[in-house]
Amino acid sequence: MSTIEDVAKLTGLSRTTVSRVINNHPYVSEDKRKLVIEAMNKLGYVPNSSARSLRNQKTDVIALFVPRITNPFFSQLVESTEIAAADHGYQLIICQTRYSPEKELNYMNLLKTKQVDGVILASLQNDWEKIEPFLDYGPIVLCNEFEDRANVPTVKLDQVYGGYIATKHLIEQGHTKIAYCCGGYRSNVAKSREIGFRQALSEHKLSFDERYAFRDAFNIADGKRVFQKMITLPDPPTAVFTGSDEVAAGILSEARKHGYRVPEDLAIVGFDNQAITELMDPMITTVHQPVKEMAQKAVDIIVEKIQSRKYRKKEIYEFPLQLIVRESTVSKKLAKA
Amino acid sequence: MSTIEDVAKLTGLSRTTVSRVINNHPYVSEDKRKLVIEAMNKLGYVPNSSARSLRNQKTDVIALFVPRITNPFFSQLVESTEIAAADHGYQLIICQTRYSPEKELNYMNLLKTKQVDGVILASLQNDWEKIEPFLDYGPIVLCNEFEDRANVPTVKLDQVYGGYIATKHLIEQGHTKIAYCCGGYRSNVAKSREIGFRQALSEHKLSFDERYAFRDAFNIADGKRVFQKMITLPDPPTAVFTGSDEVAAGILSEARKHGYRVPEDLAIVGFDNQAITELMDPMITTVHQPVKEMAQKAVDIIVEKIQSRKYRKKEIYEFPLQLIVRESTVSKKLAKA
DNA sequence: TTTAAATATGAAAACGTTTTCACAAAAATT
DNA sequence: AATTTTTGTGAAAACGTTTTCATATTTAAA
Repeated sequence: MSTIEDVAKLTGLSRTTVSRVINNHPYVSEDKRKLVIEAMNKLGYVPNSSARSLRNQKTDVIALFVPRITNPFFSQLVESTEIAAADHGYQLIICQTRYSPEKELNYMNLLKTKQVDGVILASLQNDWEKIEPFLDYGPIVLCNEFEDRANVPTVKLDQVYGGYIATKHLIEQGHTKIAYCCGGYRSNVAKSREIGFRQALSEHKLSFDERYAFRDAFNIADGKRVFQKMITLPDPPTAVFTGSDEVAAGILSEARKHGYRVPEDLAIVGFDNQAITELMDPMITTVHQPVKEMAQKAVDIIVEKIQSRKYRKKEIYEFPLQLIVRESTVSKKLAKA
Repeated sequence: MSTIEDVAKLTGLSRTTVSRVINNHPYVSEDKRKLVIEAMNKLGYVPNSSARSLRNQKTDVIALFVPRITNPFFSQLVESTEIAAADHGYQLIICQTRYSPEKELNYMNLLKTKQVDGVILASLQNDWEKIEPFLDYGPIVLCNEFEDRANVPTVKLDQVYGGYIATKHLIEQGHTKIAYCCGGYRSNVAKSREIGFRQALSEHKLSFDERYAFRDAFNIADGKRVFQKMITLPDPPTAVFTGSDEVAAGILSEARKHGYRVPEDLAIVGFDNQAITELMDPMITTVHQPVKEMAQKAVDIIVEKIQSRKYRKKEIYEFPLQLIVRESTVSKKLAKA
């Protein structure tokens, strides 16, 4: 466990010169530079991160907040963010809030204690007023999730449009009884999708039926549960818009089990364009989200904000969504015709 | 950005006493303690992590190495590890090696630079000789992946047994032409499964057919590709053992597309017991891996080793695997009978 | 009472860097 | 040849903690 002092001693030089070599500063003669590098190799010396962080007042670490990493959308986001961060020389710390405001707030202390240089929030469980004060300690960037009151850079997707095109597509297939099945009361992502959903309905003179609304569906099991509930309704829907491909897959598998034909008896549209949409039979119509691009942008921005130290400003970067039509909404005969 | 010095000044006490309050040391009078806590709240003071790490020679951060986080097996592992680490007061840094030895080696420097207190390797891309020297700088624990030459604690699953029971099950269904389809030449996990696979074969006087062996299948697309290849063989297999549920699902979906009946024309067994196995039609027979327990144990151990500083010792902790029989290997009629 | 032990506090050193400042030598400009 | 500029180097301060040591006071034991 050698220190810079050991290298200095071995070379007969000062800590300063060794430090200059490490950091590629100018004004070090070629022979001393070589001497130092040699000594560093010999000792297996490598600078101590904590000391560096303390002195430089930065850690080169970013925290990424997600609710759960096993949600495929978020694991994709984590993967892309990690790669983008590494490209910028940053390490990524993963914070799983598990939808708990307390956990989220607790993890925010990473910023306060200066363990990370910045935070990317891909999930927001607290009122913004609780998060805001942490801006005193470093930049916060919203990614995917968003919030009107937040005066910070935000990278998001056009969720209203996503809800709109998916619903419009269902309406165009002739459906009038369309269920809405998303997750998250708090999330503005879900809220926006509902706005788009409602917009498509009203544009076609259809009204939103609260009996068809399920707002607590996140995963496969939820999808299954929702299907069970749906079919007990007096006048069950013939189509369902969902907030994730997992929920869609859950509904689809349960529908199949009950002898429902998809899309003939029930049309289903997912969200996220995960691998599973192409595995299911029928393949699931979904909305593609450019996760990689979004993650990349979020990292670019937080890196920039860490450097510029000016991050109390709202800047919105929005990426488009795209409907991917597959078999779960269009009967095969029609599709081929 | 207040420091301990600010708190000291505000209270008229010394840094020492403030530090004692922060760290719950004895011998601080109750009134001073209250005074300090009050001042800390007033200033919004919170101790600086870097300074603490430097002084305490520990960071309370662990690194977890995985090839790719989007692989559901690994995202499950990451989730469980993160939770277990948090329970112990540790933060988790995610390192995606993307199957690259260089990236892996590069990430190992986190240990050398003391940015993390220990490393959990759930993936191993380098020869152990390359990793071994890093033991000078902190504990390394193998988790899931393993290596004979590694003199470190290892938490693993009985992969030989996993390969064995899955294959035996296929043989018991009457299959004699069984394909082997796993990923990773380097990985001992894959090698062990192949040993179990061969063992089951030879116990039933069947011989391993190299033409039926595919050793580069990791994901859904690979599964699809393998199916295509398989059916072009002169005497194609009637069953296939795979190294992951994604590969199995890929094969299954492609088989369906080609009009193959599963399991009648082709029986398929997966590995991991991911959610997808219950979504596919037919549902996929698979091998359950106790990921959570394994992750938990790995964290327990690394935390212990960080404290005890004695970690150059081989200790093997092995968890059992379990065959989950579903429809992709047993025809429905038979299953109900 | 005297002495020993327990309690309470602070000054200063230490953790391992980077940077500021000072200064000297060499090179370039007058 | 005198002066300025560029190049090369080191001592010491700074980053913000925790801990060691010293010391003073209070309490308990003799």
